[in-house]
Amino acid sequence: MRLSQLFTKTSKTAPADETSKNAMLLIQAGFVHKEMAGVYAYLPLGLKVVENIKQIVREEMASVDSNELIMTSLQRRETWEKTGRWSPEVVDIWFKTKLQDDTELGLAWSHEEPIVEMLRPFVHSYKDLPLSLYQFQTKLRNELRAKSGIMRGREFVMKDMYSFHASAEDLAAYYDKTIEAYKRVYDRLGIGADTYVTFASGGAFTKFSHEFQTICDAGEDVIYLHREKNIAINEEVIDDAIKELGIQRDELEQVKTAEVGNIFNFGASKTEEMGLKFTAEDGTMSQIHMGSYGIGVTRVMGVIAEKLSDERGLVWPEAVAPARVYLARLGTDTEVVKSADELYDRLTKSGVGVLYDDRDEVRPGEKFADADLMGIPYRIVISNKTVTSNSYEVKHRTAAEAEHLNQTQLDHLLGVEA
RNA sequence: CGGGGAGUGGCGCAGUCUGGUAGCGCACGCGGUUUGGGACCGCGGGGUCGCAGGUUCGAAUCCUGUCUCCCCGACCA
Repeated sequence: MRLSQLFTKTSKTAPADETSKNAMLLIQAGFVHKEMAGVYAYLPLGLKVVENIKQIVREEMASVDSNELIMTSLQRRETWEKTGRWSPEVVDIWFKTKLQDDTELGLAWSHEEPIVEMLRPFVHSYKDLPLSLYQFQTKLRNELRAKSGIMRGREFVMKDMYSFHASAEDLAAYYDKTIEAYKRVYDRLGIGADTYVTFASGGAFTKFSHEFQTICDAGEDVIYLHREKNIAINEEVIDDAIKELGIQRDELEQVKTAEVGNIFNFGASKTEEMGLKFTAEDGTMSQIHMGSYGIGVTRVMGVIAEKLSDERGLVWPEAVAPARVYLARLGTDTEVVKSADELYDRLTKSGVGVLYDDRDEVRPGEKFADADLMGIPYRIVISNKTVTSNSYEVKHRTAAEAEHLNQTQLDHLLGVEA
């Protein structure tokens, strides 16, 4: 991507009406645009980050044999009435609307009920189970108060996965497998070391559900942590959990966290309410066991922005950065332009994402400042100096000094095949 | 929904108390000098002060209502 073609601009100043770090940086760097409180548009650079996160999640969901689909944002009232969750007393974050003939509709805040309904024509036999499906969907929730930038919006992207099983044992095994897949997701996103599988309030079937909580000052949750035993407990279930686990409260450290994922064992309660059953091997009608697994994609993006940024701006891990390389061309001398254009083409063809700062009118200092603000992992400078010395000036976003590499060394650094 | 703060060119702000029809920096356009950590000089375009009423000869400024944004709280399947 050439910066001369990018319509967004960075700003010298952070927006005055934002106080959360993720919103300030993402807006200042031109990654997102706030449409209204809790509602953000994802601009080209921001969308790259979202897509990179989604790709990692996709790969890990594939590792637990889940298939991707996409359900609808408009939902039927009747579907939700089956479990009583159409009622505003039960679910207070509904956005609702009407067709022109006055038929009431709901705007998707979750797809738990609709997916059970959707499976009715497909799941009849034990041979159809187990089954796991997931999607990336924009969830719409009429929150009383949006806050913390993109970390708590009224409109946000969520990966939601649902699994269906012939037995509680099979669901339990899959649930455990999913926990491992989720851990790999957060590791790959660069926040694994600070992310804990946390006991949280359960449901109809199990004593606890599990949340994935990442240590983050901008988070809304408080958990109690035992680092050596790797135990984490949401404060909302602290008393029960201590009893259950046989540990003392004073062994635990209290930390502020953001919930980046949640997995939930419904048992057979949801499918029973919805009337979805299957015929077992012995010919009897049996209950389907269901699990629900979420990852807040855009919230994770906010958490990464919060945790990994510094005084100069964003600092993306390579796996999610909008590009791996920020190629800064200094000046417009023919040889410099030629060298920079060639490197851009070569890296791009090798599959290295490059943000090419080919702007003629922008001075060096501004290019460096933008590279830092945007948080691109590697900055490569092409100038008269580098053309003369036949080298590339390379600096990692987190490094203090640049180093000069020849082409072989650069290719090695970026993993480019010669 | 309760409490607090704030709405003035694209962005950041001053002006409001002590009414006299709008100013600064950045950004933008043109010309010139510059060119390795957000350059400099000159010229120029762009807002009627969130919105609606009211008071007044006259309102960004005073009064009333209303909308929006941020923060704290409540809420969070």
